[in-house]
Amino acid sequence: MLTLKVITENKEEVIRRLAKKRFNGAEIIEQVVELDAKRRALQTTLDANSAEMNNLSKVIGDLFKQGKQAAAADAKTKTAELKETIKTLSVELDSTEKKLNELLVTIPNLPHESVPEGKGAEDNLVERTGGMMPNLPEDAMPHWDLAKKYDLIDFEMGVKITGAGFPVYKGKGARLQRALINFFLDNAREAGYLEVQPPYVVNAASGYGTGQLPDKEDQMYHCQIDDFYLIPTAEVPVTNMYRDVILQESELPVKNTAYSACFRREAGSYGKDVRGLNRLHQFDKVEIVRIDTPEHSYESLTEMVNYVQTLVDKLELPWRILRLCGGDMSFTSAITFDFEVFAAAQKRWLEVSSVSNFESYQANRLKCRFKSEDKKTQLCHTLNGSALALPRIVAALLENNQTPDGILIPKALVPYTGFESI
RNA sequence: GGAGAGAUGGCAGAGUGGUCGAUUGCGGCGGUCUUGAAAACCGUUGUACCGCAAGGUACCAGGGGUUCGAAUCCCUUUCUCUCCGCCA
Repeated sequence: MLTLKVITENKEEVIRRLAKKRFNGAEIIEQVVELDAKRRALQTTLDANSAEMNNLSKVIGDLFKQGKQAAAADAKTKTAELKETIKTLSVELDSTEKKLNELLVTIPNLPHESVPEGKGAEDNLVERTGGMMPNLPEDAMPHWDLAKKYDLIDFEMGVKITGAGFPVYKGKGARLQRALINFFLDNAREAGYLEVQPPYVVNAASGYGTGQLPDKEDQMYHCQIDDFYLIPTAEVPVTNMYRDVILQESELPVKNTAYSACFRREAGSYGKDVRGLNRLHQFDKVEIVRIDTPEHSYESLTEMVNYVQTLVDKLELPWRILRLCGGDMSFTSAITFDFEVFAAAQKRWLEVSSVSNFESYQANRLKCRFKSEDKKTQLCHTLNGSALALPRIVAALLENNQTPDGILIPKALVPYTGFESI
């Protein structure tokens, strides 16, 4: 969430910048400013009353020690009223802070100045493109047909044992998954990311920390008996490692990478979007996460985008990078670059990565801070990106590399698969 | 799952109703000494909120209660450890 300081000190600017995200903040910002003023006034009077109470208690203690029972009893009667006042004030302060917090979590992050205006996906800017478009015959097969032809993925089996969106990978299909995971992790490690293996289920506090809760609750699978959530991305457990942590500036930037299975309910999806591997309830992804200083975070963002580009280049896929417009960006992001690869049989661009800088928005809720060289404690910036999500990469690889003699594996991946074609 | 013990500052570990935001040790930071380092010695060392400031307030796992006053007493939740059971 945004910090109160930012909101109260730059009210007009905040409202203006929120508009780019198509969020009308005029009214809510006004409420926040009012509640904050109320909160401060309450805090001041509450503190004064508490101070008086503390003094009085000390006095009573002293009187008892000196054996002046009557005077002590007399002083005691005064505390009753104070006690009542303190109770009232702190209840009011609590409810004010709660209301304030409830408002704050409904305000999205401010988009970076370089984020383009726009309503939706059609307004995203193509930042750059690369890779070679394959020349496929007209009867080229989409990946779900190829998966069946070569017996790589059994969607029906997944339906039988779980439900739609939980495919079973088999034979070279399964080995390709394993190869891609190792390929991505090895590349990340070589780029300086520390590999971690996090839990796939998290508690509610972690869900709140990265912002999945409370608003995206229905997108996560929930184990009600234990109140655990299946992670929709490794971002959740990995970023939460830094919840309530004060890092030293010298430790930054923190660079972590993690493979995990990801679980998403994808409520409301339908049609061609969910065909084959295009959208699943369970999929594999390697994630990269960075924690950085405000001064350096945009440099980190550029490094992350460039890093992801090396992956799609090595996989010899046609790709493009989109700079998302204000209307298409996520709630918590300040700036996002999407990577898409072209699946040549479907003739569609498929999103395979999303690289974002959250600035201090996520860190504020996480209470992830760092101590700078001059001993000041301030909020970190957090960033993350997919590097990469597997299913759509597999879809593009299968479709683009199909030949009459089988499906060719990109050279960089062959040491990982152990086979050159399917 | 059953029985018991526990949760205190970066770590270890005192503290069982007021003088405790908290003894002490280690670690960290600054200094003295030294060519430099170590050792020794001296000093310093949590977070948040309110306040122009002086200063004040809150925090001893979380929540509630008793009391003029709670790290300390009571209730409760969560977690950890030990033993037993089960088990990859």
